[in-house]
Amino acid sequence: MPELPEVETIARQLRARGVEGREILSVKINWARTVEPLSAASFSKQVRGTIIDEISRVGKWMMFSLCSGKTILIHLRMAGSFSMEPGQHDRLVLKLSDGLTLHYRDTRKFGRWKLVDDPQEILCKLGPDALTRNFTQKYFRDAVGNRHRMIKPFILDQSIIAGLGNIYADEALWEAMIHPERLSDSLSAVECATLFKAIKHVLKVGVKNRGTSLGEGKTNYRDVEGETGENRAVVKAYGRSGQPCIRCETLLEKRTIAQRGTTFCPVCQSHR
DNA sequence: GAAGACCTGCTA
DNA sequence: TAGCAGGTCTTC
Repeated sequence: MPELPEVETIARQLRARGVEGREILSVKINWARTVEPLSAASFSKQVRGTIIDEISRVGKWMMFSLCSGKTILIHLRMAGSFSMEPGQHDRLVLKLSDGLTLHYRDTRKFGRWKLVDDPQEILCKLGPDALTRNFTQKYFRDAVGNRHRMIKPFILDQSIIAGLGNIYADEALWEAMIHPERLSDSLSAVECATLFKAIKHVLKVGVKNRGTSLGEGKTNYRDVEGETGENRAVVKAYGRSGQPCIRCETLLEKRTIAQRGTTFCPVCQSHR
């Protein structure tokens, strides 16, 4: 579930809660695969007693930079979240100095915590983060033009752009009025520029709204404070199949594209 | 490209 | 009860 806006929201809230600067007093690992390939014992031993200097984000990865020089890279995958309160699906719990306890919750157990010497070991596989200046219109135009690949899976590919997931990819394509099955190298210069702006736009709005949650269930996104975020109210495509397109009133269609559910307007999202 | 694997919970 | 879910990795 968590895509760039959700991870950014969580990182900001962890900073606001004062997690930076605290020492990790103890680590409790309830699902050992969370920290693989390390063992729970090895992970705990290397992390205990260090201070979390800084919390940051690149794409969908969250980073805890430790004073030991190591970095914890956290990927929330489909259902990871953080809370200051204990919960049913806590897979890893950090007791921090001055009485703060950080609960990492993950119903589906897909999320991973990687302890590395250098974050580049992992981040080098990513394209530019979609909300940084490194993700430029020229970079996007060149990448799009050099590949002969459907545009939906193309913009979901983290090695090309880091941060988009299924919700914001559908939103960006709807916003740019581009059919998800279009081939990347068929996009005109204008379409390319429009899509570039749409990607930045939907992600910025998502951050401003503190993320998108589709419902109240325990597999749905929650921020650190247990809130759902307000972006659902402005979603135009994702999860709206069978409902009228806000632009042209055609009923939105859902189709599986590259193994991902994809909702789009069959009329105003241009085929060519 | 596609399909299966990793997991649990919700919805139809 | 089957099918689906915001993600990514491995193996055809």
